[in-house]
Amino acid sequence: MALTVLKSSRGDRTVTKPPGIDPKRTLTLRDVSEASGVSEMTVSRVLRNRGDVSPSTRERVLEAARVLGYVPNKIAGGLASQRVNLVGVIIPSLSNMVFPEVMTGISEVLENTGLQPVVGVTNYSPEREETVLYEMLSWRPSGIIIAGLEHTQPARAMMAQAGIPIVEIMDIDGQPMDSAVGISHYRAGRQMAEAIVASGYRKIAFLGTQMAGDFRARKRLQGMEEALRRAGLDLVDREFYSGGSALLKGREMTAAILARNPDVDFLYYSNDMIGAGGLLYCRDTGIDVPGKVGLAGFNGLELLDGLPVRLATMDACRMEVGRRAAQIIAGRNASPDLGPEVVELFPTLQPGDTIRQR
Amino acid sequence: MALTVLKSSRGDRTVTKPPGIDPKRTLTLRDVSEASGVSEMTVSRVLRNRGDVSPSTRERVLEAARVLGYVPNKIAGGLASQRVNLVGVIIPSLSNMVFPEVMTGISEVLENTGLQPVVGVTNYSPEREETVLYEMLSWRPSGIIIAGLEHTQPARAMMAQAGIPIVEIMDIDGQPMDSAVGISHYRAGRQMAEAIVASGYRKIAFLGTQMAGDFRARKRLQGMEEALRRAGLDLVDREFYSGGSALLKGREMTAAILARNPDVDFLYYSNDMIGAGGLLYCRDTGIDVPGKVGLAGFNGLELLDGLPVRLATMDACRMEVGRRAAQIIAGRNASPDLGPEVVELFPTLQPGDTIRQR
DNA sequence: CTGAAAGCGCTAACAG
DNA sequence: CTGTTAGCGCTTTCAG
Repeated sequence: MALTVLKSSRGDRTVTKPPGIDPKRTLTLRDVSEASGVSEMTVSRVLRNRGDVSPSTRERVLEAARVLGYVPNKIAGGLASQRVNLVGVIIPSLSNMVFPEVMTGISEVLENTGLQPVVGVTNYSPEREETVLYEMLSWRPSGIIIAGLEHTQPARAMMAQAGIPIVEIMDIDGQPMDSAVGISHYRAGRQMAEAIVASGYRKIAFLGTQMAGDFRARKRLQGMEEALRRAGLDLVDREFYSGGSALLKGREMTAAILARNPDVDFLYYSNDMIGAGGLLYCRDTGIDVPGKVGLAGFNGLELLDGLPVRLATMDACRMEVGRRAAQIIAGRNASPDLGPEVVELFPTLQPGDTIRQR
Repeated sequence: MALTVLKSSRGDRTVTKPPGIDPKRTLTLRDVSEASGVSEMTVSRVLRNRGDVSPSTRERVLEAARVLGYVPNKIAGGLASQRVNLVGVIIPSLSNMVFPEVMTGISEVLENTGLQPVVGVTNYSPEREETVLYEMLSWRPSGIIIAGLEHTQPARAMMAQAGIPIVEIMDIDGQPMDSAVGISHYRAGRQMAEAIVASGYRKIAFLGTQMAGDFRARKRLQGMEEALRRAGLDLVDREFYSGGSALLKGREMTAAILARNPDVDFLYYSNDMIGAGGLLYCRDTGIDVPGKVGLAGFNGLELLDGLPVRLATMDACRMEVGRRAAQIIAGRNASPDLGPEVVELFPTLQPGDTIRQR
């Protein structure tokens, strides 16, 4: 890229954009300095609100920057100050509904801290996660918020080396690297199973995602199986899917399960969306909910409020997870001597119309 | 919600690391250079696959980098090379379903170009958009993809100054700054209205979002009104909402409209989600769809496939919009002499079960 | 094929 | 309150 160096003609300091500046070149602090007749350092101070600057110089600088349309170069700033106000957020998906809500919580908290979230998406692939993490870390962010506790060995090594706060979110069934905020999905599955059994259901089937990388859904399933076992029960059937419209898949899987097992009396879905599909299927085919079958999902999606019958579900505390994670990063960023913090959140079981609360 | 904070007692995470290096400092090219006995410059070449390097040195460097766990510093790299492989993507919301799909299209194309998307969310606020844009530009990205054609004056100025390709997406009813990819929402509204009228409906009501910043929904409404006017018709009623569960709001608004106007025969929703809510309401209250009322939404969401009756809708070409926009940025990035490009996409009207296709 | 020198644009750390 | 001096960690450029 060809750059033109502008020799400063110390005589004229007009506020209007000096002619002769290569229009391809992007403005620098120096341009603002020359236009305002204030040293680069002071310009820098004004633009960052750092240190005391007299109101008059301040005004001049601001005016010059505004007129020129100067936008600071954070690449240079970051290199010089050795600090970058970025927080890497690494999540499996954006289409899952859950993660945008987590993002909302994160943004909300970060907004007033000078920190800025940057999202990376892994599509539930550990290798992709590794790549995304590497890319993120190469920007030297102030912290990382990453979904889940399961990561490849190189990913762990990178995070350990990075020397920044790491917050693993959504899950606490496992050993966090540093800090963590989440719920126990294992326990969530158990708790739902217990409530289902306590409500008198006995023939329970599971419907969920196929995704190998969705450890949390798997933990919920394990928790449920464990609880059923203790109650002397077993899952009657299970059905998995991947890809496609979740609502539609919910219908299809429900049809399949019900066709195979006409006597099933409860369907546990690994997420609310397929649960909603199942509910719609039941309504359409005249299967009484909850008279004939009870239904439960997971996540406590707002969407459920619009459904004709309320599924049982469990709130995964999504926004709160985001908030707490962001608070940890922001706190550690402000006081580097703070230690790791593990926060367990407790989801509330929403019985909907199918579960009898004890 | 009761939360417990567990202070982790293991503040002593041991990290094996080469002795003598300050553990707080992050690794530099120089560390790799020393560990491998190769000059920094050559190390840099190896790590970037630039220029010819003998296989043997190459091996040594790679090995050293791997063992140390070196992660390049893109801040420094970007400053030195005056190029940053980032593409800023500025969208109104992540919870809208539409934008994650656009992102998918963008990521897909960018994946093989060495460029990386960075998302910023404006919440449909022009001021917020301005801020987000400023932040983005301060990272000196290789391009900007931004939703909509309406921006504040300062935002326009910043983009004009930036000297990078700008692609405005989703909408082409207006004057693009540089490049643009999208559909005509005005025409989409008109087209839907024409189809509705052609199907014999006469008493049409509109249900949509309140959001002042949602220019595209407004354009669709205007297009619809225009088409109705030409057919000698007028909207019978309209209802707006903001916030809350879209599905639920769809139900409520539908109830309100139907209560006020028992003879309405068609409901046009500004998006599929509230349309789905309306559909569920009709089903629950025994209102025959499409016998009594016809329904149409907008977006062509996958979700609709799972509904008991198919609304009419219109595909906004979301993924394609993302792909094309990314292609333009990638192309301009590779060949800087390429000019602006405006791509109009044509949404297909999906008649669903309520519209008679001509 | 490899290396040395000279910055990229900004800010930390000191003087005044 | 304001200015000067050194870099930050990398890549460009130009010599070997």
